[in-house]
Amino acid sequence: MLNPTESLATAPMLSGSERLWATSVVRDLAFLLARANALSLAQANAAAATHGLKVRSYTVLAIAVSDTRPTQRELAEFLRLDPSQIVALVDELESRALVRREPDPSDRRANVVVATDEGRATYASAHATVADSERAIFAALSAEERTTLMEMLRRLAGAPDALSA
Amino acid sequence: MLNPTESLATAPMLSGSERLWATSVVRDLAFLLARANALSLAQANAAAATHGLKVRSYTVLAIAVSDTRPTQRELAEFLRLDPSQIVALVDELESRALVRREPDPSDRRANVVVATDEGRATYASAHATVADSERAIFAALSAEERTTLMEMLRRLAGAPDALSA
DNA sequence: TATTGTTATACTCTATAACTATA
DNA sequence: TATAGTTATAGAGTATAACAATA
Repeated sequence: MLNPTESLATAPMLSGSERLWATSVVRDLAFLLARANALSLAQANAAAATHGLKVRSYTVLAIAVSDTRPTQRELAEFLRLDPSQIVALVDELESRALVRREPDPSDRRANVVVATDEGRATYASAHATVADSERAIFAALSAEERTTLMEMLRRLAGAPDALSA
Repeated sequence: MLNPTESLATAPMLSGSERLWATSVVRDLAFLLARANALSLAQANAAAATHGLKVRSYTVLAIAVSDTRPTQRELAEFLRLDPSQIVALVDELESRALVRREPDPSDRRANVVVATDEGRATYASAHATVADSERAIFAALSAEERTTLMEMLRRLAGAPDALSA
C-alpha cells in the first residue's frame, strides 16, 4: 500500500525500520546503488508523467531529439532492451506524433528514429521538469561530488573512455 | 533476444550503438545510475541464482541472519516493498527452511523473521559468491573511490547520518 | 478505530520464440 | 545464411483492495 513510487519526501522519518540500517546489507555497494536508483527512478517517473512520459519513453525521446538518427537496433543495444520493447516504445511516441520512423537509406530493413517538432517541444519542457526534480534528489551532494559521482558511474556503466563535460 | 541479464562481460564491444554515448542522456546522473544499477543487479542475480536465490530473497535472508529480528512490516518499510511482497519472499525462504517466522512477544499480530542454521550456512556461501561477483564490476574503481562512492550512495539512499565502516 | 499479516487480482515489465523483408 | 523490425505470449514484478486477528 505504500510502494516505491509513493511518498518519498513526504515520509515522516520511517518509524522502527530505521534500526535495520545497522545490518550488513547497507555496506553493500550493489544494495545502496539499487536503493539510490529506486529513489531517483521514482522521482524521474513522477516528473516525466507530468508530460505523459515514463523514463523509458523520455530517454528514447531524448536520443531522438539529439539528431543522431539511431536505428531501432542501436536503441535496443544502447538501452540494453530487447528490440521488441523498442517497437512498443517507438509505437507509442509515434502515435503521439513525437517521433517519426524514417527508412534508413543505407539499409532498407532498418528504421531510423527522429523527433518531430512537437517531440522537440515536448522534450524541452519534460527535460526541464525532470532535471529540476532530480536536482532535489542529488542536492544531498555538492556540485563537486556530483561531478565525481558522474565520472564513477560512467565507468561502472561501461561508457567509452573519453570524458565529455 | 539479448536482454539485460545476458552477455555483459561477453559482449564483443557493441558495434554501432556506441556513438549514442555522444547523446545528452549520458550526462544525466539518473540515467547513469540506472545503467550502473542494471549491470550490478544482473551480476548479483546471476551470482545469487547459484544458491537458488534472487537479490530480493538474498537481501531478506541477509537481514534475517543479522539477528535484528525484524517484523515483516519493518522489512517492507526498509526495503520499500509492499507488505504483501514480503509475505511471498518469506514464504519462499521459509518453505526452504532458511528462515522461520516467530511470533513477536510484544505484539501478537506481528511475525519476526529469523534465520535457521541452514539459512545462515546458505547465506554464508551465497554472500561469498555475490561479494566476489561484485568485486568484478566495482573493479572499475579504486578502493578509495569505492569508499567515496559508498558514502555518496548512502546519502542518496537516505541512510541515517552515522557513518559506519 | 487502526494496524499486521494475508489473499486475491489486475497491470506493467521482462524474456523468448517465431515470422517477414531485406541483406 | 544472417539481420532489422515485428508480433505474440508467458512469466516475473508491481500496485491495490479487502479481510481476519489483534492492538
